[in-house]
Amino acid sequence: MPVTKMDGAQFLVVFSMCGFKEEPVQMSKVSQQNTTAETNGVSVIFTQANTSGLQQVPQLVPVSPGGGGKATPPSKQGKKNSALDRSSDEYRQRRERNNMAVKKSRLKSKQKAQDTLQRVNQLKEENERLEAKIKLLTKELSVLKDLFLEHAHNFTDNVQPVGTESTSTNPDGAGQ
Amino acid sequence: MPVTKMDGAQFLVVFSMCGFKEEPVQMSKVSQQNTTAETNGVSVIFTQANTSGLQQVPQLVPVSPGGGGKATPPSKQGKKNSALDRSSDEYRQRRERNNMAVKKSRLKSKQKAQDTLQRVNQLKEENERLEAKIKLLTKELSVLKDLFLEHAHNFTDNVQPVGTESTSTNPDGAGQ
DNA sequence: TAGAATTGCGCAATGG
DNA sequence: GCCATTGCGCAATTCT
Repeated sequence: MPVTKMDGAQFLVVFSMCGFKEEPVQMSKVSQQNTTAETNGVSVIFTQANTSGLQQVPQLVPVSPGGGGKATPPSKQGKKNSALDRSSDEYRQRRERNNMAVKKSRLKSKQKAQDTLQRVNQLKEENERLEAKIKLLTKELSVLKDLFLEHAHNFTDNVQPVGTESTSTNPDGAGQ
Repeated sequence: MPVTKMDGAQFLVVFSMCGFKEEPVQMSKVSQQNTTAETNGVSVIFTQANTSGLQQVPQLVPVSPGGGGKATPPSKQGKKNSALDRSSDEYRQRRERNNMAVKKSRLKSKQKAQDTLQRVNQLKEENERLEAKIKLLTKELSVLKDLFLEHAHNFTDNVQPVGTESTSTNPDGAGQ
């Protein structure tokens, strides 16, 4: 399935397959303006917020639900905070890397699930093969046993009554 | 795959495999708004923003970009819009229901994956059982055959005229 | 402590 | 219209 988008919307998708690390070459720039729409959205929001008269308040966002004490801690703009500042490059890069990792991880997960399904099929086939072999061996064994019974006297009496031919019936259920 | 798009949307997909230096074609425009994530991001932002104390005006979210015919079409607050109005009850209820469905679906999915893994184990055990049985049957057969060979003369020398029989030695190529 | 990998979660598009 | 799926990004956690 495809994806979808919206009317008139322009979409840009960047798949960076290889380098997970540095790759995002200059994503900074990209994201700067867009890339992930979120940034976009964010910027929009920010803009609006500012427009509302709010200054840089939106900087640190209290992401955590319950009441994360993390966000909006003291009030320093140290390196630490830059990581929480949604408008910072560091934040953006961090998100970008995580998004890649997430994609990678999910892909891996799907692959594994698929492999497992395949494994099931392999095992099923193997099972059928084994069952067939068992069937064959069982039959073979049965024939041999019958043969034995048929000529049992040859072994016990050392042969003679040749003409008798006892019952060839298979008295015992050699089969399992 | 990945992305998608919709009506009239313009889509740009850039695959940066490793050494490609694609240029962010006018990302500026691209990101107008959109894509899932973006929209997502936007909404999230709104929420969080609010949390931050910012009073946003989340009303109608500019989901579709400039030309979006769907969102923010004319300017009526008909039922149609209520669905897009992130602050509307209908929207909220819809989201709520979907979130439930998503959870349910994911749970189901996980359950299935787990069942598959279990299936693999069952099959493995079954396989071992079968292999063991084959081993046993094979051995049994081997013993019987040896026994036959050991007394082969009984069949060939001592016994014979018996109807037709003797020939039945070696029933078949024990092979599989 | 940093960064990658996972995981739970919500949103939106789409399938049925 | 509704529920089920699916891709996606965010953030919290866990793993390295």
